[in-house]
Amino acid sequence: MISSTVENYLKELFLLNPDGETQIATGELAKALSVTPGSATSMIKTLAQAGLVEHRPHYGVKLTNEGRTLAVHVVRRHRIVELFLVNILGMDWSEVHDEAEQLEHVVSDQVISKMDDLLGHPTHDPHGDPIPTPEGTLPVRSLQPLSFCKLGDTVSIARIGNQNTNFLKFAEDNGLLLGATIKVANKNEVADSITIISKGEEVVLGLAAAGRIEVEFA
Amino acid sequence: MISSTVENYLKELFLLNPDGETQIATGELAKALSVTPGSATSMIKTLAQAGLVEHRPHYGVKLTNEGRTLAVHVVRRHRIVELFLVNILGMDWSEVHDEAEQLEHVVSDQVISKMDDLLGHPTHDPHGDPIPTPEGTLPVRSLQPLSFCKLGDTVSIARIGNQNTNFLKFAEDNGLLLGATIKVANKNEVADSITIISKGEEVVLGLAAAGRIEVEFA
DNA sequence: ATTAAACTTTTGATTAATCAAAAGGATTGT
DNA sequence: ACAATCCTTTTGATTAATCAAAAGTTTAAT
Repeated sequence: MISSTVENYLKELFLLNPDGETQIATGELAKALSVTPGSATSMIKTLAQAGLVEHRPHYGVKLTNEGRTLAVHVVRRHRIVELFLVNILGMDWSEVHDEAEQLEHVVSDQVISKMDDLLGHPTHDPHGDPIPTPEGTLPVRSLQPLSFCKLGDTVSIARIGNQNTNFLKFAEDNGLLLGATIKVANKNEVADSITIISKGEEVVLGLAAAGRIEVEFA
Repeated sequence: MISSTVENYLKELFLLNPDGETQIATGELAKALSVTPGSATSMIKTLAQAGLVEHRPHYGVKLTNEGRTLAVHVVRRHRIVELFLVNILGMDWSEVHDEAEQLEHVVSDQVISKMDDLLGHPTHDPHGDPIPTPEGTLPVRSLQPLSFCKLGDTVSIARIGNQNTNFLKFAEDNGLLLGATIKVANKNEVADSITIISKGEEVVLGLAAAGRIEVEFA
């Protein structure tokens, strides 16, 4: 049996590097998982032994095809569960991440498939992240961070790349929801801020925060 | 954090002795959990340390009030999840037990509460087992095993006390569903069998199997 | 080219859960 | 009363995952 811990390492490697091209540093992985670098090293060795990652000591780690397949399935389970919690159980999108974090390791493929049916085979989760198919392929969109937009751009919100509860509450309170159309009213590189019009109201964001909101031209 | 393992020990102690009156033998608990007696002893010591059980060495073990409260909540989660899997996701009652066995340890109270709402605050799960309230009380019914019924008794099925998939499939195939009305057509203590009429058809059961089906007089 | 800084790996310990097998109580029959 | 039997408990080992801190590498700067 594959443990939750192993699933979390694989999933994190995938999220840090969805294209599977670059080597991920041990320290970066350790930080993402909130473990010490030494713990990450020893788990990486275990995963390499099992053929799930390729490890070049002192340089980094990368999923193998087998590891990537497992990781993508964990991500699929996570995102279907999130959407399910929001759309069927009526939970708030700001509170479903941690719940899904637990459930992703125990729900069976059968349950995921039933949830998928009930949800109508969605392609994206409540945060705008793509849901891998059962075969492991991911829909691709070309998005850009809101922070890259120029004054006057009118765009629609396609993804919120920050799972933090408070951030999501803030986004919700200010109408920054998936599909919402917004317009860039001001941008100040020096002050590190961007102002947008959302539902007729002005909202000011730091560029770091705006970088976690991804948009597409409407 | 309370581990799944601890939850399973507590739950099993509750299921073996719902009234909380008798001492459970280490060996009985070990068998129910499929662990060696030595493992059970050492966990029992841990639980006693934590104040969740009372342990009289060489005599047995019993839940404390605190342990019982935790156990009842695990049982509530298990049964709500089972009903949810059957009624909302459309799974077969014969396949939901193992799934619920996993989910009971990770679903939050909030999710359970949402499922409970969606299900309309049910009092019994798909096997006829009572669902504890959030406060930890259990509805009580007075049922008797089908094996105790006499020739000519007409009763309705209220509980199937056997979670085995094949047994449940058999029950389903023969119309032995919750609420079904059946009549005892024959009973033979020597041959250890009982014959009932279900949906006009005769069904023969061994008395051991009939003992796991509980009924109430209609 | 050498050294400092930054990172990674190794080492040694710890915790939870388990097992197999040895040792220790309790029960029952004669 | 005393084995024989049947449990239960103890002991010693193992596995997965982790941490803290020591040791080793790589990189980058002077």
